[in-house]
Amino acid sequence: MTSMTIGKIARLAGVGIETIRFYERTGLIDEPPRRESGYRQYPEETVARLRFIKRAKELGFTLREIKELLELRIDPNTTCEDIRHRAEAKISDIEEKIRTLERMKEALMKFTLACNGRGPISECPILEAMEDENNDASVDADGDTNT
Amino acid sequence: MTSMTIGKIARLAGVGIETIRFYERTGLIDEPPRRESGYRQYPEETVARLRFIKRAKELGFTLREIKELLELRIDPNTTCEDIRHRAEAKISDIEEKIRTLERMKEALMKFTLACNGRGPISECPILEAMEDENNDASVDADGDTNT
DNA sequence: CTTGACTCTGTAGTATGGTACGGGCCTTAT
DNA sequence: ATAAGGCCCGTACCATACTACAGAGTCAAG
Repeated sequence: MTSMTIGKIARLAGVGIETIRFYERTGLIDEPPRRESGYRQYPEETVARLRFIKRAKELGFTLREIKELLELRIDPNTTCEDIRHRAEAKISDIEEKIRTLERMKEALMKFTLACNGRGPISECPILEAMEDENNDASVDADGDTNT
Repeated sequence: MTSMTIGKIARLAGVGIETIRFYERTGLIDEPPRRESGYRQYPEETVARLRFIKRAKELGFTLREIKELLELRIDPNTTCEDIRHRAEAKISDIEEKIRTLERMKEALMKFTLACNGRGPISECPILEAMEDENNDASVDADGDTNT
């Protein structure tokens, strides 16, 4: 069986060495066996696991959620449906973020259209809109966007 | 002229006391004069400024960007156009984020549709898609979404 | 056998936007 | 006058996902 150093799996998976050690600390990947010298010796599967993490991150899952997915995956009682639920919940998360961003964009566009780009800032409708306490720039539906 | 304690302007502006001190530390609001006792004494305008910050945040500006807006606002050379450029740039930011989220959503939906919700996880198309190095879950156009 | 690349540990720092806490004065109302 | 609440400062902490660095040991090629 092949086993690789941390640098090698980092290269193969396309992540940094420090990232792998970080994932180990946070329990996303198992502690690998060590050589006598203390060097980590990774089995090939670790590369797949790192790639899984990377892909899940690209799909919008947080490391915490990815950890849960990985735990679900080894639990024999997990069904395909459980996984689908996670995916659907994440789709809802994403949709909510999109809606919030759309509301921000609409508000900004409204202000921007009102601004002809000329004149002093004392009359800038964009600044006025932000200063004015009585306009509906209230966009944060539930206070979670990106921050 | 009226002047208020930190607790009062916090209530009026709808932010926390600690937040105001944090904004002071980071230069978003000026250091106010103090009483003999050391108590901060805020002029009324500070409430408007805090509300401006709040609203700009809701529109998707970061504190750094808000600081820039506030600096632009006091610069006599700033034109309405400068402000409009900021707003337009922010609209572009937001659009980019939306696009990235849409791509994530599409990918997740594709996987989810392929999953009938039955069967063991060993055959779950969602997990398979994430494990497989050769599918196009590559969603991160430029690596900045929400993280 | 040497040298350069690699790996080890532990700690600290990055960015973002705050929040919390402790110990000690200050203010204000009763 | 006294008690409750407000405010002071400095520091540390929250989540998120890493990244950097120092100082020391290890490995492999030439």
